[in-house]
Amino acid sequence: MDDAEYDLEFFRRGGFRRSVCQSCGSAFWSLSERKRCAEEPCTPYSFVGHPGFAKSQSPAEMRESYLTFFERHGHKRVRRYPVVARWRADVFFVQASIYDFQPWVTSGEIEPPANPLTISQPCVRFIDLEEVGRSGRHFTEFEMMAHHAFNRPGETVYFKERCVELCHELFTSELGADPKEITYKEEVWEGGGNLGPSLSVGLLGLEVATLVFMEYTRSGGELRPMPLTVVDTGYGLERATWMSQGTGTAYEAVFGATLEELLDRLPFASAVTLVDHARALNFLIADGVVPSNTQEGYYARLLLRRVLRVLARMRDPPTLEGLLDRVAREQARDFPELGEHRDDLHRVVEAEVERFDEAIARARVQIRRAAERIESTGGEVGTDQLVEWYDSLGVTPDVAVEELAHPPTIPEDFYARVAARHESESPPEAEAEDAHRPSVPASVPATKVEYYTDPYTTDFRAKVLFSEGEHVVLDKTYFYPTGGGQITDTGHLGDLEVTDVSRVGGHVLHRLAQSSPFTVGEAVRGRVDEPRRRQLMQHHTATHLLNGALREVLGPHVWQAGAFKGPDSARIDITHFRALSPEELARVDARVHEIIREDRPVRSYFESRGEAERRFGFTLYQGGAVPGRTLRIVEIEGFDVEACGGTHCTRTGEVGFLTILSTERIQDGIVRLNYAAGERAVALKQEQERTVREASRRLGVAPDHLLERIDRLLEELAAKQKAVRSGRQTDLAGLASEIEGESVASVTGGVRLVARRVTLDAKEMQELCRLLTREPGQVAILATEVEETGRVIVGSSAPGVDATRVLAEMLPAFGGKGGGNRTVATARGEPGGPLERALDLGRRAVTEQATAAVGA
RNA sequence: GGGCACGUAGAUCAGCGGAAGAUCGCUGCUUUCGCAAAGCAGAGGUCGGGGGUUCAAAUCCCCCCGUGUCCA
Repeated sequence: MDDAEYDLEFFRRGGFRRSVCQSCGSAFWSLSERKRCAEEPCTPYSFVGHPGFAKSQSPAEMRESYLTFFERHGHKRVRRYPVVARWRADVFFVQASIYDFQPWVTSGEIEPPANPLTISQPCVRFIDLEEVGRSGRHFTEFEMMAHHAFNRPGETVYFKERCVELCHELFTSELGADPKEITYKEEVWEGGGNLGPSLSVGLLGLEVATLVFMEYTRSGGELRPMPLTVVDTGYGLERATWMSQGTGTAYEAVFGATLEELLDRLPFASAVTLVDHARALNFLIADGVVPSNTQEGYYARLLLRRVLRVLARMRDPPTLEGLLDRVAREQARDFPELGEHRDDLHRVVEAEVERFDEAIARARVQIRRAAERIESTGGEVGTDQLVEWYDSLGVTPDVAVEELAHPPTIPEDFYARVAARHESESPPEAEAEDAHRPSVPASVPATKVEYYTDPYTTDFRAKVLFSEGEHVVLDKTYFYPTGGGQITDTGHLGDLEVTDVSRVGGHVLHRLAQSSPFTVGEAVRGRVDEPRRRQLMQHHTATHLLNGALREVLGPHVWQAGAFKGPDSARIDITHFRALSPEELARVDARVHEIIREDRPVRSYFESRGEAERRFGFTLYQGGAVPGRTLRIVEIEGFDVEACGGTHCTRTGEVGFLTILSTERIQDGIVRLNYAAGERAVALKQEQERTVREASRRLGVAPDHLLERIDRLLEELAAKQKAVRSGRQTDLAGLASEIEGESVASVTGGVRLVARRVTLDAKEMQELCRLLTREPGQVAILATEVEETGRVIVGSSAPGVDATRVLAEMLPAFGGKGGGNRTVATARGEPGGPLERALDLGRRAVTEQATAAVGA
């Protein structure tokens, strides 16, 4: 990055000088003559015991100081976003305040909620999990205070100069830091394909802020200016509070009473871990994360289990729920939403604790058995084995060694070894973009979307604005493009079939079944497939009905984790910690139909994002956060409100009827419901009823006796099968005694031999062989032919006769391949192989062996 | 989304190429006024599903389904 990028008027006018840190080699700006930048490790912490700010402040006071400072300087305060970044596919959690505005705002696609704005955004980071409690400054959940400005070309709000000026004024005149102790270290920030210069703000050893100026896009090796430049700042609330108090670590400054209560029963790092993880868990669960074994749920599980492990080693431990509640009471002063729905959170946590206990109990048994196996064969349990157990059973090494008689020492780098096991894994593949769509020139005006203003009109006239290949853009359309889990409308433009509709930027692209004959400016008639659309609307409104009812019945931890609305059926995935019981399903079903019968109005309207969030909260974003300064709100009066771009019925009565077809746990923590609504539901119901009636007719019973009848038939069937099996057993036993009575030849040494052909299948032949050699001193050679292929079995209970050796003598005669052990051997031959000759050879072999045995 | 482990009797698991087992539970009998307990006898298995290799597969290989766990 060019030095000029950092050469600010503000620095020059203010008398700052540029130096190079003798320790880290970075250039930095400061008002004093100094050799090193004011950041650790170049400068050690010097504010501990000597606070760097004028006034000691609590986190709440510090947050308020910060936000009001920026409000006074023209910024609008914005409410926090959820810590779960549901509007982005690339990350699970909000790890910085700018995440709230990526990618929609930073790409210029939508307006920011305010410009410039200030926010204190709770963030969650797992990369430094091991540092929590140790470093004195790392947190799993922390607040990033920030002021952001988004500059469109020709509409600059502010950029570097004003940003640094505000920052400097905040630290000096507002918070009272000594201007001479502040250094602005030059750095380069890069992320998500964008980059720009940044300044790291150091004070008395601590990095107190980072000022990032997103300016360029990297494409290939070249840097190009971004269409929208962004001021992205980050001020750690916890660090600022720490700086103001000068405590030994940031934890004491932030955690307060809860931490102190734990300290007399736990080492410092463990106590910090408990409070830290509890704070993060309260945010995660309140924002709709249900612990699970995949995705964001896994991180909630990870934290929860870490807490449980600490609690397990604690004298007189509080319950997990108790700990979470204690911490939540403090958090709720700043975030009242964390104080709500505690009962629901308890149920979520309780289910998870049960799972953990089960997993560990199961694992302990397995470890004990495995250890016994290893040690009984003279081996020893090594550290690799401990890693293996942690990886596959989830048992930490300290717990694993409790099950071992001769435990190995647990290596210091245990978790590094675990990580090493996962290193060779391939990174996830990037999804292929749909390359078939043409790019519509920006000069084409945006399509006016009419399906929102009137979801019932399906026949309309419009003007062609763009036509290329199979794709057509109109000046307005009633065709709904795929989105929000609702699939595309189909229909006709003129006489041509519309097979797919998609939205690209402001344009709605209609894809035709063939090349578009339309010319720009031409008027066309559009007809949306009306029954299909009506069905999609019924399914979409039904989805909201179900979601609302599920949240009522199961609790507010339920979030929509995905949804699909097709013309024939629909499905919704929800976060929930166990499979739904039939009773729960019945209650959900009953509640949905209650709302349908009440025929409540379903209102769809646009509202500003801020206003909508204020009125309804972040549960609006059930389908993931949606772009736009205004949100489209779908409100089922007094029941359910969601930000949703779909087409909906205008009264719940239009949904008519809903039937839940099936439920399944698609993964730990996520339950899927498949259902149908409206006309389709009626059709399915009729089909089911027909099936029941037909089943009744075929079985000749009334429908209400159907189940009894089926049970009886199954019982009878099982009895019959059993009778057949035991009948065959008796037959074989009979055959065996028959054979023994007729064709036993005594050979030398008291060995009794049976050698003959039979007509049995392989299994039966084996069984007969077993019966014929039950008594000691017997040899049986049986041969059969299946589709002209000979099968031979030799059984021997005579000590001197080896079944495999007998068989080996016989093999050449019928081209057989086979083998076995001393007591039983089997073989299959070539098609047409002479079995009689083989039997002769078998008899001779038995005689020879028996004779030899007597001789010996 | 990926790695690893695990699916055998109602439950917990053993067996890991040559005739499906143990313990608990269940049923019956013996004993007891009765219960518990003990002893004896017995029922209960498509060895998760589907392909393949082999003379022979619960066992080896592949695919799928389910469960657990670690990691992103």
